[in-house]
Amino acid sequence: MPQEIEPKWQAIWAERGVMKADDASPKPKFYDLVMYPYPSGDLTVGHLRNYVMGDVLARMKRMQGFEVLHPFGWDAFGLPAENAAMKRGNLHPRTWTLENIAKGKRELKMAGILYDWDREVTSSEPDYYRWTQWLFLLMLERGLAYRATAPVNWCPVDKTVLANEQVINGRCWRHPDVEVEKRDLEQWFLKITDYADRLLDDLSLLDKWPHKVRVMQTNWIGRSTGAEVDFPVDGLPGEVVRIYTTRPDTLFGATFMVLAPEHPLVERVTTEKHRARVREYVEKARKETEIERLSTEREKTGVATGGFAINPVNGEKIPIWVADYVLVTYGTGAIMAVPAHDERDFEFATRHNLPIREVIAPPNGPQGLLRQAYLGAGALVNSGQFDGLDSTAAIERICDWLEQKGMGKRAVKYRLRDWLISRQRYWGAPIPVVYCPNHGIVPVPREQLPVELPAEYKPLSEQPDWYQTKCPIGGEDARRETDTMDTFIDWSWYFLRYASPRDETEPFDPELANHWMPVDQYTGGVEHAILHLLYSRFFVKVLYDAGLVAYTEPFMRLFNQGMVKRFGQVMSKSLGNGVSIDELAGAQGADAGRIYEMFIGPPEEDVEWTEAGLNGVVKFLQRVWRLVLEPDSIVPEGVASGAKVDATVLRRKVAQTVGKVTEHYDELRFNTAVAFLMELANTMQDYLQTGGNRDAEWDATVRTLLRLLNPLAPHACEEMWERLGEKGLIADASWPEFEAAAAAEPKVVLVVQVGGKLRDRLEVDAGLSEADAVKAALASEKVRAALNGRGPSKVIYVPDRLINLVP
RNA sequence: GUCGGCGUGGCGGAAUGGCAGACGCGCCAGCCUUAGGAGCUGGUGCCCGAAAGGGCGUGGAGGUUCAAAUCCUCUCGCCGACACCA
Repeated sequence: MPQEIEPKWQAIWAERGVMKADDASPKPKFYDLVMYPYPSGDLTVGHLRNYVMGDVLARMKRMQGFEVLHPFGWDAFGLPAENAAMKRGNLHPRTWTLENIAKGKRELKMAGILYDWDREVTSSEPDYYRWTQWLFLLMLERGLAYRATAPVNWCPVDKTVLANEQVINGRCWRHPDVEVEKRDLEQWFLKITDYADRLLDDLSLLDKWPHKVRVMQTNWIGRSTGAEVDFPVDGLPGEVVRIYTTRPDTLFGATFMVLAPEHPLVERVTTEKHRARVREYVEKARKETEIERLSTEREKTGVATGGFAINPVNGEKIPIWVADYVLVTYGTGAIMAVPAHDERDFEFATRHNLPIREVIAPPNGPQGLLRQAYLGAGALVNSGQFDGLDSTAAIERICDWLEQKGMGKRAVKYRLRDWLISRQRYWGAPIPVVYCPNHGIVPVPREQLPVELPAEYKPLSEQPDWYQTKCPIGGEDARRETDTMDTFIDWSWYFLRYASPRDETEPFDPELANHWMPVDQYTGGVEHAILHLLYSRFFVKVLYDAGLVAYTEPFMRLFNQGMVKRFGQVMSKSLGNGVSIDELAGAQGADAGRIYEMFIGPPEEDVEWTEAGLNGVVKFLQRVWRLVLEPDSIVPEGVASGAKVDATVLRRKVAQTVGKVTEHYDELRFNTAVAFLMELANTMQDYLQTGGNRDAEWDATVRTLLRLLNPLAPHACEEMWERLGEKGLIADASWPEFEAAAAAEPKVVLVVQVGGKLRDRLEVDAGLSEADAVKAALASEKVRAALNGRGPSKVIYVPDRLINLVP
């Protein structure tokens, strides 16, 4: 009857404040964080999976004597609220958001997940975004927030700009079928690139993060080393085309140059004869979408400018081209093309009949005519005084030489771009600055925060009553910034706010934040591998530099759970394949659902939700119920059968299970933890069925099983605990101690191999010496037969596991 | 294309150099039952065999090792990220 007992215990936990975190507790702290969700209002058992993981860990850690911080909140700004408001006419995004939050909260409670709700944060409420704005001002003060005009990504559906991280294959991250457009707009950026090296280097501190996420961040930052080299423009004294290359060793192989269509020098280097064609090409390139331009499938187009540059290493005159395969946003927006040793340049040269000169010889000597670009290392050829040098050494020598002559210098480049944070939306935190005709960009003074959103839902730029203001410095008429911030700014510090969620004087209390932080376990979807996780790392480093936090990385251990699918698709209400928490709680119960979510498969893998699987878990819970409360129903009337389990065997199994389950919960290997609990229940059943006594030791065993199972099935365990006559809550009970001595097996099965093939299994005393093991093995008929008279010439003995006799 | 991950019974999966298939689902046989979508017992990788027993087996091919699902090389398939970053 989960429908009766589950609400009962949920009420009791809430009333007793079971998961309240005490800032002043002397216990060691454990910060257990799950990514705060967008309150979309369609919570299914699929969304529940990572919250159950967090809850299991929180409940165990509490029982183990940790002061656990297990908070929850809402990423409440964002477009779905605006879309819902637009669709439903007079509905305000805030109303919609708060309704969904209430719904979500109810369902989480229904699933038995315990949070310290006193610390709940909602990013769209003024008492939160006031501090989001405060942190923006901090960035501004520290020179990390700036306005710039740049070609930015524009989503025509959401009618707002997007950060690079929010553009996926040239399409909007929220609309996989909508291509982003490029628009030249003046926008706010955060200088995350100033932190590129630290963001990269500190990844090495995150050894408890998934390898995959670290690789993705490394690639996203995309650090490369090389050189910037100036190529003087022929006939324009003083004018140079500066290029960036990672292969200074191939400088002598440059046979032409390429400028990006948007490169500022295009007009200058173009000759009259070529001007019309170049202009036409540049126009066309501008109009093309990112997807068209970035497609590697497409043949490389480009036009000659008629201008020439001088290769500084050999004085050679080489033509300057314009082509859209060179990006204005990376490096210097211009390249030297070395077709012999770069695939893209090779393709372009072949297509446009440009010369190809080999300057790096593969190990077996120069190839002469190249059929494809040679990208590897080798000896330099056709490279003047550098001939014969190995390419690796040549990079250094040529860089030295360039620096000496003042023609170039070593340089480091990143793929990472500054973070564009302006959004042309209503439902976000307003950027707290004022534009004054006399004082320019004026930050809103901190004591005037929050800059609250106007009550009416309408674009801010259409609300003069709101944006018309006075300059905070001179008092003259001024205009507020009407853009709001990317919601990933809200995301970048919410985990700090949980430390002092009602603080009215600062975003977070540094002392409390230093007490609880860093997060010990962070659980959430892999979709944030770059976005949120990179931005938050950046924020924390800035806060560290500002002396506000004492650590440089926010999340010590990260786990990405897999998604729950049904009928092969990710569960969702809109697809109609979702199982709601109400349905689950009303049928098999939240406890069964919780265990099933953990048992269904490896936590990091996507899994398929099936009724049959859920039923298996229901049976397990019922079996535990009977073992604990109705043991008579398990003892058969007739003869005892099954494996004989005596008190000693059971005692050992209990001790082993305590060790295994604790370890596997800690490592988030919940599927195997459940399997161990099932094994223990099976052994307990065998014990009863083969004549085991229900003595004091049995009573202790039952209580151990319940405590181990409690994090997974807390309602049922509380109920059984109470019915056993225990006074306090099992949630407050202590975690069973692992006793290694009790878990040790006195007898072990020793596998006997002959020449690596299994020939016999012997039950022997644990800790047998090698000599005795050999003796025992040779006493076996089967082993002697396999040896067939050939005495073992070699013995490999792995104590308590295996002996291998090699003939 | 580059990088990363994965590939094990009818199914979900377990085992990280040492007994392949824990645990669960499903299935088969039996018991119990007025009934069973309940409970209990036994069985269940494949092949040969009445059995005892034997052989084969972790996508495929090779290798290292006394010993490989696990490590290495190549290859096929699937998934994910990035995708003209010079």
